[in-house]
Amino acid sequence: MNVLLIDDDIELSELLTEYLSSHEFNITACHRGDTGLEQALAQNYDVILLDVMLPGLDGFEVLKQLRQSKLTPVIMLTAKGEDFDRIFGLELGADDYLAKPFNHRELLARVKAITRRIENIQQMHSNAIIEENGIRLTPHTREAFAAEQKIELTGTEFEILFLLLNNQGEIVSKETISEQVLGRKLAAFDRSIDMHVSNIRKKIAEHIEREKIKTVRGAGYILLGN
Amino acid sequence: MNVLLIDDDIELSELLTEYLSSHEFNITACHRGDTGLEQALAQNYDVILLDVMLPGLDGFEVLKQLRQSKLTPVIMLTAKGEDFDRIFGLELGADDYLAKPFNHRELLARVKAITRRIENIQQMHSNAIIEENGIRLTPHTREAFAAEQKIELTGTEFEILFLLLNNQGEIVSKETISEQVLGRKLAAFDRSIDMHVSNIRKKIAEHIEREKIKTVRGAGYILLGN
DNA sequence: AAGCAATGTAAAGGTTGTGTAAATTGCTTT
DNA sequence: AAAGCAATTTACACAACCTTTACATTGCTT
Repeated sequence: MNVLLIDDDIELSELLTEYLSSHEFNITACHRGDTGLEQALAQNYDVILLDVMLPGLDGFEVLKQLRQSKLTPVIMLTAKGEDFDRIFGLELGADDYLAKPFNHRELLARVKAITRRIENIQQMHSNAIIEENGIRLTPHTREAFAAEQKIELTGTEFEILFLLLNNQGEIVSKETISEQVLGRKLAAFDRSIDMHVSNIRKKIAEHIEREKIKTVRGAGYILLGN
Repeated sequence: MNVLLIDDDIELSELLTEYLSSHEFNITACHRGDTGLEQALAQNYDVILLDVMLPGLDGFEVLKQLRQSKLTPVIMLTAKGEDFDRIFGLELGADDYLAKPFNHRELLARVKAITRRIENIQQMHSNAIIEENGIRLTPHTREAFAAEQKIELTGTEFEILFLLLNNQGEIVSKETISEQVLGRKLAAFDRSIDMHVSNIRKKIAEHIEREKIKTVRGAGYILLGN
């Protein structure tokens, strides 16, 4: 996975480069907004870490210009005390925010969350057929079958079921589902995943008797094996 | 385990460093609030021991600023006579408090309580399978088996059994269970752990004759070996 | 043996998380 | 604009769970 780091703090950049490299990421570092944007446009990075305060071109401007031609995921790094409302208000299409000073592990977790999403999406576009005990999904045509019977799923429903199927036998938390499928953090009182799961169950139940998706109270959902 | 000690009493710091080091902790000591905060942010410590009265930046301020980016567990050290209500009122997110002068063993116990909690949580998220004389737990699916038969445990029951299993053959006090599993200090007349244990026993007993969890009156519970 | 504190546990109580119908919002298509 | 569809929010019912209460029992001390 290739990461572009755009931050004028050279010391921090070196630290992060070392840290992320040790976790199997390839880091390229730029210390100016303008050169960073150039780099971001020239190559296809998997994730961009973008500081807000930058010489040459500020982070918002970099993001804005980048978005005119690329959808590369961006994590914004904001210096302590900068106005968060303003950042959120701008809604320029950053994928995540992290306030400085931040925990290295925290950053790693966020970067990983995004790269996992990318892997998931890539798999969605592959033409592999995922089949597991009565449920079959073909990502490239986005068709779903339960007990050989076709079921009509919406895009989100398909992706949730896909995620559960790919983690068959493991608990998948709502936080994970929200971040991987909906692309946002799970907010308090957000019931939309419950609804999607409810709808998926309903559609599966038309063809399969036994409950496939089990609720693990307080932890998430799990697709049962046989 | 790495411990950061922030205390301006140099003599005490040396004593504590020596003491904790002999119990397999790695100690870093700072004697000012500002440098201590810097250090706390720069590294990932497992526990921070934080004096309240400090030159540079007081303990509360250090904690407050630390919490903006890190969740490192903090034990506050308060000099005799300082206002405890105020401390509790501030609720800045300290994990524990200890009034000076304190017993070294007392401190060690608190530090260990916290580090054990960290280890426990890490283990809960691993996909190791814990098995011990007829009881098997798989944390990632949250499944429990007694004599190869599946038993349905609630989240809390699972965690208590997990804790007992991880300390198999050792007495685990109710205080420990309460702090590690329920995340709170054991209050007087709190019977809820008794209830959970009672329920766990009931579920195990459906498949295993011999009592597995033994009560040690006045001390806690112990998971028996063969 | 009496007395007391700790423990066992059934049952009741209260809280929180989840299921789902229905309404609303947001977006795309016509 | 209107219609259509998916996603989300709202609202309420329900179930699972944790805790408390109350009383029975056990084990230790005097």
